[in-house]
This record gives sequence, C-alpha cells and structure tokens, in this order.
Amino acid sequence: MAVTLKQIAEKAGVSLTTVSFALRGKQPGKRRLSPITVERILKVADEMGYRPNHVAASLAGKKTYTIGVLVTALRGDFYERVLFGIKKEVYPKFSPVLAVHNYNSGYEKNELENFISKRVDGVIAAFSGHAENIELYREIKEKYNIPIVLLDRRIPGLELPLVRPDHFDTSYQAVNSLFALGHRNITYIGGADNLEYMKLFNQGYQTAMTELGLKDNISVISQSHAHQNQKVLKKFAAQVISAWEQSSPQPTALLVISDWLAYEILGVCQDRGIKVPDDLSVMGLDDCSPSELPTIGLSSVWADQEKVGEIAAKLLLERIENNTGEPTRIILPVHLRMRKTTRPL
Amino acid sequence: MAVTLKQIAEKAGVSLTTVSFALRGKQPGKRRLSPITVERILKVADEMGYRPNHVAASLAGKKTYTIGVLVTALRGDFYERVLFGIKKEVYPKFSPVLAVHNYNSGYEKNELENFISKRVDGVIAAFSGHAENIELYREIKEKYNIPIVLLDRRIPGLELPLVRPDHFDTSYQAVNSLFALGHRNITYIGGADNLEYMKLFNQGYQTAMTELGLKDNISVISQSHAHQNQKVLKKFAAQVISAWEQSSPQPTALLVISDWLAYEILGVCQDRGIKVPDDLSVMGLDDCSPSELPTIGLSSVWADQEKVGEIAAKLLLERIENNTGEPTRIILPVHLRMRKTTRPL
DNA sequence: ATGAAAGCGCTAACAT
DNA sequence: ATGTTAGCGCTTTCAT
Repeated sequence: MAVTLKQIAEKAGVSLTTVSFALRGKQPGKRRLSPITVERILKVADEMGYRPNHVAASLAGKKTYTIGVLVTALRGDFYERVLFGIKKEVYPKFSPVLAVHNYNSGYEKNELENFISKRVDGVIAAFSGHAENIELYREIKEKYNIPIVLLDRRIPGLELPLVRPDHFDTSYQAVNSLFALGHRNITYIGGADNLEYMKLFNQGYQTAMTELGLKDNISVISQSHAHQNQKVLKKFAAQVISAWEQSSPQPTALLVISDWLAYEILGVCQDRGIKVPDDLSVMGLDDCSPSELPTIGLSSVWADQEKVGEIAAKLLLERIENNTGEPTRIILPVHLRMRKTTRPL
Repeated sequence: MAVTLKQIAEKAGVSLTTVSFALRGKQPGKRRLSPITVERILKVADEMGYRPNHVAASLAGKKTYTIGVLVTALRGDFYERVLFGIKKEVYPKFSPVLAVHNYNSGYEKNELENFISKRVDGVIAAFSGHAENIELYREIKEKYNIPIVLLDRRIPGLELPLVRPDHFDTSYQAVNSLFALGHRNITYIGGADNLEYMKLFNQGYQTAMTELGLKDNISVISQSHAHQNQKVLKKFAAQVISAWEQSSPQPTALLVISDWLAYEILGVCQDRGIKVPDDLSVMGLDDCSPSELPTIGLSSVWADQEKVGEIAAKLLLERIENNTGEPTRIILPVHLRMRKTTRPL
C-alpha cells in the first residue's frame, strides 16, 4: 500500500535518514548530501509513488502545519472573504482547518478542543462572546502555547492580537456622508449591542451625530438578535418602516446595521409605495455582494475582509515561527460605497 | 505542557493501556475494566487537563477521522450549503478538511495530494474537469483505498458514487413552466457546456422545447467561461439583451444558466427601460439567496444543496465504515420557485 | 481486570 | 556525506 521512507531507503541502498533529508530538500539542520544520491533517491521515490505521511511527520516533528480557523458563520460572503485571505496567505505551507460556531457556546467549545487535540500550530478565531469559553482560549494560549489571533473582537481579560475593520469609523463615516448630503434626521437601526462591533457601530453613530450638533436627532431602533433568518429580518424590517411612517418629524435617512436587513427594508418600502431614495435614504454598513447588483444598488460601507484574513494569517505565522509578537491591534480602514439608495436632500 | 496518557497512568497508579481504554469508553476490543478504576482515571485525567492527541492516535490507529472535501469555489452560497450538509452529517465524529480548486488543475492536484498526505479517511470532491488529474483520483481510490464520493459530476473512466441535483430536470421543468405560462419563444442563455451540469442544462432545455413542439424556437446564446466576476457577467448581460432587442420575433422569456448572471440581465433591462416581466420574463436556474430578496424576486429552480452534502457524507461514511458500496448515483429532485420575474402571457 | 511491549512512519540529535 | 538510534503519544495484540 502506502510507500514509506524505509522502503525507499532499502531500494535506494541508503539509510532512512538520508532519504528523509533528501526528500525534504536542504531546509533543516544543514546536512549536506551528494547531489548524486539525492537524485537517485528522488527517482526511486517517484517510481514508487511516495507520498509523505503528514501524520507521522507531525508526531515526530511536533508541528502539524495546520491552523485552526474558527468563524461565527459561513453564510453571507463575510468570513468567506476572510477565509480566502487566510488561505492565500498561508498557502501552501499551512492548511487551515475550518470551524464554525454560529454563536453557540457548545460548538465553540467543541471546535476549540478539537483544535487542541489536532495540535494545530495556531488559531485564528472570532470569539462568540460566551464568557464560559474564555478559560479555554486561555488554556490554548498559556498551557499549550498555541498562538492565537483574534478576528473582529477582543476577549475580555485576554491580551491577544486582533485584526478587524474599523467598526466605529464605519458608522461615523456613514453619518458624515449622509450629513454632507443634507440629511439631519438620521435613524440608526441596530442590534443588541452584545457584540463588540455592534457597540462600535452604535458609538460611531452617536459620536458623529453629537459632533455634528445633531444630538437631539439621535434615534435608535434595535432588536435583540442580530443574526437571523430572512423571515425574522422581514418582520423587523416591517416594524422599522411602520415606526418610520408614524414618526414626526420623519427621518430622511436610515442607517442599517446590516445590508441584508437593509434589503428587506427596501422590500417593505417598495410594497408600501415609499420611494427610495426620494422619500427615504437607506444605507447599510457591511457591504455585501448583492448591494452591488444593479437592481439593488444599496449604499454601504465596504471593509476589505480579505485583507483582514491576510493580516491575521501574517500575524499568526510570525508568532508561530518566532514565538514572538505582542498583542497588536490592527484596525483596517473602511470605505464608503455610495450607490443608489441615498440621495442629496 | 501537554498531558500524556503515560503521565495519567503514573498518577493514577495503573498502566498506560488501562488509561487508554478507560478514556475511550468501552467501544473497542471488549475489554472490561472495573468502574472504580475508570472513575479514578477519569478524575485524574480531568484534573490534569488531559486533551487527547489526535495526531498520535491517528498514527497508531491508522484512522484520522478526517475527510477531505474539495469544492470548486466557496462564493455564491452553493457549496457553502453542501459543506453545511456534510458538517452536519459527520459531526462530531469526523472533521472535514476544506479545499477549493477554482477549476484550476494545479490547485486540484495540490489539494488532492494534500488529502493523501494527511491520510484522510475519505474524500468528497467536485471534479474540476481537468483530465490530467484523473489518475490522481484513481490513485486515491485504488492505491490508497480511500473512499471517494463525487459531487455534481462524474469522472470519465472512474466508477465512483455520485450525488447531484437533477440538472437535466432543472431546465426541463423551467421550460415547461414557462410554456404553461404561455411562452413559446424561449431563449437559453448558457455556458460553454464543458462542465457536465451545463451540458445537462442545455439538454433539458433542448428536450423540453422539442417535446413541446417548439423545436424551431430553440435558440441559445452562450459564453465560454461560466464562472466569472461581476464585470464579465455585466458585459455578457449587455450582449444578451442587445441580441434580444435585435431579434425578431423577440423571445418572450430568457432561461439563464445562473442566477447571478440573471441579476445582471435584470440590471441591463432596468437601464434600457425594458420591463420585467411585462416585456420579458427572466428565469434563473440555480436559486441563489438574493433571488428571494423582495426587490429582486427572480424566478428560479431550487436544489437542496444541503441535502446533497448530507447524502454525500452518508454514502462516504458507509464506505469508510464497511469498506463497501457500489458506485451509486443519486440524483435529487429540484423545485420551481416562481417569483416576480416571470408572468403569464 | 490489567500490563508489557511492539509498532505506526517519521524527525532530529548524536555518531562516524 | 551518511548511518544509528531514540523517541513523538498513542492503539492494539498478546500475556498474566
């Protein structure tokens, strides 16, 4: 069945060690081998159809060349882009093990334990927010000395490097751009603020409004659970628009925590004959791909998620290779994407 | 650092073997151990914070409890759903290693070799279509005896189990539903037919048209590369509509190979003042999530991709566990989702 | 009911 | 320039 180093060694008339080094090139402990033997070994290995056994190599070498990537969810082309950035950065030296927790504490625990058992060389994770798993993160870091890089949010009590888009500036910029268009009455449609990015969105909104002298116009509508299925979003969207219809003075713009919720709001507007952007401007905050579709054209704020992944991976590799690195915090700039759902007043 | 079986054995005053069995429950070779020792071992292990080392277990046990999942791409909520189905089915016994080839032969080769080196227990793969990798698939199957289940398309010359939605019936049903609405002049907007599903889409269209006595109305517009970025799609969409505008008699309906292309077509129609569905009905074939958005409402054909993943995983597990199973072919039914871009004539 | 011991296939000192 | 050898942390016969 599977060919081993030993078999190659026998066939090539050299020792197993020589084969091991020959096959891996010169990288490790500077052993010098005659090019002629190397060539012979390579040939034999090729003829026999040798495939290295990573499992054995990992056990012996105490390195698995594997990193654990734990994200909150896969849907919605968000962590997909992050994952792509990670893959790009570590390829082909490391391979990522993908895990998803969906904000479920049990899944998160399970996946993290799995990372430990798999002896991954490093972890990139988006913390779920469940405090009961903090000790597990600490164990990974301190007991197992596995480097961790965080995505999007910190873990209270743990000093860990973090990479995320500038959430505060996201809503801050959005409010300012709306202001520049002439809007003064801007309502923020938010989430429960239990996740750090939501809190920052909210703060960015509040700060911008205050700075612009619009403190009295601040108004927030929010719903407890942010990550929901389409049905729940639809219902919430209807509530938002009903509230808007009844309010006076009516806000001229809505700043919406997620593009997918904004799409539903657009739908409700359409049903009720509210013209966007003529009667109402709508703006999302996490530029998802449908926003760019010609029939949607939702104004939103774009973050380079791929770069988030790349940088996280880069930080992780540094830490894996040099066992160094302080808990840096890297906040990436975001960019306005003004499209068709916002207009000058 | 990491606690080992040996350390637990010493602390508990038993042999390493006993610890190994105790920790894994009763499953393997029916060894009987006194509940009292088991309890003590469990307690010690817990106190010491033991985490099993999967790497060592895999090497010794010749099973990695890992399956390789190779898909064509991640974007577009397609393989995402498949992956979800797979995870659901194998959790928590096996963990999937995710690989993506993007129709690139080199990546595919690399990822498959990686699967071998990782000694995965099984493989679920969507073949890229590149013939030069067929031997590698054969090697996995025959030399390494690693079970493989295919997604979406066969591999010429290899008898392997396959799971896919009914691509033929997708376009076949679509044409019939359009016919039922009164449409007779239906154009198919397709791809290069180099992938099996494209060929089947095309055949379903041709067959349905022929059966309905619409042989003379058959018309196909296609473009070589199907999986492109938005810019290319936009351009192709413009060409499609230009062709439509100039044709006479004008088709009343467009059957579009992918929903994302259809969205762009909708955009072009909007720009040129063509009313959908009043002037033209548009229908997609791979129901993606934006189709359901209220402001899009693209009619399409839905396939239960999650179930594709589930079934593929189920077939794979059977083969891993019993080393049995013929090359079954499972074709899942698809369902029409008539929304707002199609209308009765 | 429990242990001892032989690997699994490789890496990395430590020779020569 | 190449070989010998001792593990890595487990699973699994084979004993007792």
